[in-house]
Amino acid sequence: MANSNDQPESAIAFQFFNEIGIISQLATNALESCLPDGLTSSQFGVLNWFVRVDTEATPGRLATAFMVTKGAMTNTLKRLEEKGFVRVRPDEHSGRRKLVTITAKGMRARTNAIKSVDPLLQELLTEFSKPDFALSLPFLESIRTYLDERRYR
Amino acid sequence: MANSNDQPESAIAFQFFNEIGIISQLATNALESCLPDGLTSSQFGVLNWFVRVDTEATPGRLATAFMVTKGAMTNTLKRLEEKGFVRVRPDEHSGRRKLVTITAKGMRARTNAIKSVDPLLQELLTEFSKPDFALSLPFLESIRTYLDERRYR
DNA sequence: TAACTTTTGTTTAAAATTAAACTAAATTTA
DNA sequence: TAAATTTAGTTTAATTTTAAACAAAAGTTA
Repeated sequence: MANSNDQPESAIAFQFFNEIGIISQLATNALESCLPDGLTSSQFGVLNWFVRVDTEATPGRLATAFMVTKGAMTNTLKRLEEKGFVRVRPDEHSGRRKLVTITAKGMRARTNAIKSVDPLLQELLTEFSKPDFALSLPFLESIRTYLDERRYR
Repeated sequence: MANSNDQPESAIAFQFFNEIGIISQLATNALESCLPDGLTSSQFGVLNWFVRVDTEATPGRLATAFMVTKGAMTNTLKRLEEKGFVRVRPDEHSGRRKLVTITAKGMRARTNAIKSVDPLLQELLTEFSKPDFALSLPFLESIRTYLDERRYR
């Protein structure tokens, strides 16, 4: 439905998602520009997940968490394993599952990565205040939950 | 710098960008799940750009606008041209530039795409109000501008 | 003007991702 | 229990993207 301004009613929501997409890309670029150890943002995401969410996971659980295909996660885990940042071992209770854990070396790489990214965030926090972020988060979280519950794919 | 909670000071900003990334992915998936004519979100983005920003552009300008490499834009424009949605012609004033415009067929495809996406946005607007979005936009825009001015790559 | 530098777009090779096919194992059902 | 179905992870082929090399044209400079 269009209003008299030739703008669809939903234009504001569209603009919102447009900003979100641009910020996401700019932030990913900024992140990757300062990640050490040749880490990609996908790889860093997995390492960080082991600190923030759980100490152990199957490849399938990680694929779901990051909303990528199983094949993509197979690839990411292979890269992390080559670098010695994760260990992948068979699940003793199930012959088709595998269990992935972060290694001590992976933990150090993750800590290092956090340290490398922190200056960017610190600089950001001279321009924007923590309450700015805190105030915006509840709305973002509710949008994320809404989309997540529907999962149009 | 860590505080007594073993949470870096910048954790809230980090969480913000994490939410942004997840929403971006969910929204892109939702968008692509309902785009007609085999349009990808990149292709739709270009068509939409011609309505929202300018009626004509060089491939390079589009690559910059979408923060992708020139090669990626060459590819996207080739797909759009195959579908007859854009026209690419040489620039009369410069032998190395090309000029891209959207065709009438491309305009119809874009209108159609907007129509296909609108129900999702309408449903979203039953759960979230337009003022919700309007209130969140200024902060998002200022973050986008901040990152854009720095462009860490 | 001739030589250089920069700019614009394409091409190439490599990497990341997807969808689908596949293998093996576990689970369900008949 | 045997057969069928589902689940978990890998592999394959195709697509998208990137970075770098490239070609052609334009602009700069000496």
